Amino acid sequence: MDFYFGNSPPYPNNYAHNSLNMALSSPEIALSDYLMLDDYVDHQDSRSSQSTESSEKATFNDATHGFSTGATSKNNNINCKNGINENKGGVGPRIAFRTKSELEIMDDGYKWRKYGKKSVKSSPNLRNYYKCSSGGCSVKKRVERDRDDYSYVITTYEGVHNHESPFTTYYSPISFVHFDTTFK
DNA sequence: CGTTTTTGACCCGCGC
DNA sequence: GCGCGGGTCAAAAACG
Repeated sequence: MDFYFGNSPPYPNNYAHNSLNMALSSPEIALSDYLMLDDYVDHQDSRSSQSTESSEKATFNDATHGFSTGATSKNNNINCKNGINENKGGVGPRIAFRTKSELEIMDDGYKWRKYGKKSVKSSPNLRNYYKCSSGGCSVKKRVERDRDDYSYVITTYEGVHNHESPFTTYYSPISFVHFDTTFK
């Protein structure tokens, strides 16, 4: 599990921090894993990103759940196909969390507006689509239950907020943890 | 009464 | 071109 304390996360985002915050503040939620979808390239220049999208490597740290790798890459369900919106301003990084939780709606500090719900082929579970409800911010997230283990919830974030979390923690209740919720 | 959810329709890329 | 899978729109309903 790679969470970063202090203010130098490896990636210019604060998802880990928020999720950690969430996990710490919700006793019934045990954070299990997170992954970085490494097909993301922060330069639009790489045209290859399109052709390699289907081969994105998305693996959980424990590597025990074939969430979307290898054999099933054809219907890789975390791969958002994207041609979608990346063009409009670039989506930014995608990162997925796998969280053991009974609740699928978790407060990560941002306000989200649900804009879609879909059943996906490879899973009996529904996938929910959310968009950040802050004006001008097009960060999206999608939430679905792990098809293998129903007690896990998979949350995928896409993009970078252009604003601070309304829930920004300037002072953490846990003194040694600094949540750096700003970036860029 | 403004905001969010619901839900089917619509759209788009891709493989055949 | 068509169908499928998956993502988004949008109108109406629900919510507070």
